[in-house]
Amino acid sequence: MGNQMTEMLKGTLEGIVLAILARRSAYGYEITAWLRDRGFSDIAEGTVYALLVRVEQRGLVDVEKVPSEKGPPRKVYSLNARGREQLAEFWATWHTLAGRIEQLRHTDNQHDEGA
Amino acid sequence: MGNQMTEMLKGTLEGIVLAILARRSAYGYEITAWLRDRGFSDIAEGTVYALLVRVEQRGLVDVEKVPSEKGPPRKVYSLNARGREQLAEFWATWHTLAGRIEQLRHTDNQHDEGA
DNA sequence: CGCGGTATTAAGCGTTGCTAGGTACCGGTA
DNA sequence: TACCGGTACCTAGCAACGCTTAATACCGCG
Repeated sequence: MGNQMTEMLKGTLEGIVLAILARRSAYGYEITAWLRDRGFSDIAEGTVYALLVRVEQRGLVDVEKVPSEKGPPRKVYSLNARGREQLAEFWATWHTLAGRIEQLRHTDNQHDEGA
Repeated sequence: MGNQMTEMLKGTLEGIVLAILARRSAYGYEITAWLRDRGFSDIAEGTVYALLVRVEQRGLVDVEKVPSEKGPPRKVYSLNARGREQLAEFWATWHTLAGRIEQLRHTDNQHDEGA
């Protein structure tokens, strides 16, 4: 992934993970794999784990330790009420930004009224 | 602006400014004012100037000092060839990310094939 | 003369994603 | 038994970005 995408993920990756958790609970390793499958090819594992720690500390998710048959126990995260609020805010912010940026793309040269 | 927007601007603000410069050359103070008019209400002035310094150092813009009748001389920035390339890359990255995120919004529960 | 608008710059901070490395559990194989 | 690879998680240190705050400088107006 170019560093352009890296920078753009700042501020959106959290929303992405929250959106994933909104559909079903999941653990870090699973989320990373899922992300890779979905085209976010080079998101580092460490990044996902660090993010999960952050959202847990902010109280956006609930955590449950579940034993695994194939390795160490999994930390299964599920979105709680606070997390759902945060996710809603994320979508609002995202659509605001996306709207403004698309405007920027389509507007041609009529931006003189602001200068 | 909430810090959600602040984080989301990381990686996109540069593209936004480049897109503005693609339409016409401008100086920092002007760009800031223009941004405010467009709804990016709370983008700090310092942020824009710092960003302009960065894109100048990376050779994406040409600079010309133009005397002002109302204050100190203006540094007028204009997008050059490298800058236009970078802008194209920005749009590509943006649309890739936006596409994936919109998918995330619309997909319902059929993400089992990846797990 | 001071104030406010114009215009730019710089230092220091917090947040974020990445790199790189380590820990731990388990089954299969030599 | 010993080792390796897949599963699963964590941490320290780094770089990039936007924000805060403050300073500098030019100008016209009261």
